[in-house]
Amino acid sequence: MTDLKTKSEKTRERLLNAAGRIFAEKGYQDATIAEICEQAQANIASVNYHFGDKQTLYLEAWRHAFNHELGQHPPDGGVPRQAPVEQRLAGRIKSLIRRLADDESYSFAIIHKEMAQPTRLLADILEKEINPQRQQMFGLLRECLGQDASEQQLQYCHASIMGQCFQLLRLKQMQQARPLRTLPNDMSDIGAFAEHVVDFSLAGIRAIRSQTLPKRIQA
Amino acid sequence: MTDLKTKSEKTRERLLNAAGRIFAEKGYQDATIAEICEQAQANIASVNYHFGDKQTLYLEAWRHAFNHELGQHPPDGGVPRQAPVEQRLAGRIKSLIRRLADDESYSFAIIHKEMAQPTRLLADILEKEINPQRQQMFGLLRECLGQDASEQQLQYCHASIMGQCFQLLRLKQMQQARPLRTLPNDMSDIGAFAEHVVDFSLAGIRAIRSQTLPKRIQA
DNA sequence: TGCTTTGTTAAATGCGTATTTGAATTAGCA
DNA sequence: TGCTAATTCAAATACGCATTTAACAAAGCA
Repeated sequence: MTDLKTKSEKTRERLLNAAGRIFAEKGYQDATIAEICEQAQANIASVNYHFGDKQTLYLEAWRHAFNHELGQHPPDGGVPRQAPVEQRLAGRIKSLIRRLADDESYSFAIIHKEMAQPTRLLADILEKEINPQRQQMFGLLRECLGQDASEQQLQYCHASIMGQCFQLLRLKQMQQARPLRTLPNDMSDIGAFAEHVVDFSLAGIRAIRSQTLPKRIQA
Repeated sequence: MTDLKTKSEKTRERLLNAAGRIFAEKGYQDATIAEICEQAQANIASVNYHFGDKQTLYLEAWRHAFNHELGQHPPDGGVPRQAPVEQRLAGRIKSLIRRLADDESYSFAIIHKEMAQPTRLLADILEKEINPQRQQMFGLLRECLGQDASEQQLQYCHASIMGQCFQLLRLKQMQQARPLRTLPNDMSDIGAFAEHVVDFSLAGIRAIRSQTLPKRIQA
């Protein structure tokens, strides 16, 4: 250390940040090393020097973004553990949506791209990092749906919620791709949309729950 | 005509079909002309001869797929116009999901890719073709939500429904990308999932509706 | 039958981009 | 200060892939 290390860290870090932004914006294939280096104010060979190749940069950039964002957006949305389940689920949904809407949060935007066009490069790391959060969500859902809910109902409800959340990314992307046409999808008020998704989803969950409960109650 | 024409149509059509499949599977960028021609059993120069370039092939392939699928999946899901609104909305949702789940239906898979990574090539044609269906969906939603629903509530509900539908594509893609790991998202029973989305969404819509109605009723 | 148009083919060509190279520069340290 | 290792840089190199070319084949038509 330290000047040498910090200096080298600087370029490396600038590359990671630029890579996160560009990969999130364009996906793995469409992002070029040249553009990343340009934005990072680094020479084109620096990627090879610091990361070896584009694939590794992709991986490292995702990890870097993901870890960095963990501090910004606590997954529980700040709702205390003692709160009622639905409230905790609501907190989770809102936190997720805020993160998806955050232009500085690259990791989920990259996941979004990765889901649409899997490079398989992130498969392992992604599953390892995302699964815990997923399991927590499943836990909350299980509580909300009641003991009689089937595994399938659980997965379907999870899909319903995540689908709504990711829809935000789709609309964001479409909006910036299309200059000024019809279809004025207004997603500027993220808070309002988050509230909507919570209301919509909780109503959906209660409906599914009440479909399965009666069998037990009526017995 | 006729032998010459049919012969030429054959190659052209094989190219369109193969292109639809490959573009749906890999997206514009990742799909290669070589692979498309290989699957179409056509020479690599045939794309240039019949379509001029890759972009035009992309466009024509989408149009071809979209028109071809219109016959397979009637947008109203076969529900008569006289049926109650919620039933018609349910029919629409189910029809859309069946189409998204259909491995032979390429147009929506391509849209899905296009939404995640816009090439802007389809922007015009897509809007022209999709907007009518979108407007119909909006009409049904307006009826379901009641007169007092705001434009924003309408858009949000639409986003909720479409998000859930497209989630199916994401899960399908992830599944075929990941060999055999955890996260056993079972989307094999499409009918069951469609029913779920309908139940979930109608409950959500009713909840949103009852949020806005009381103001009028209580007055 | 010859002539023209339409389609097909294998082999270039050209371009964009990831990767490599080797020299030049800078930092750490004696 | 001089020496070594780490880092940066401009310029090659390599390679995949869209596009082009020009020869070839088949089909329609006289």
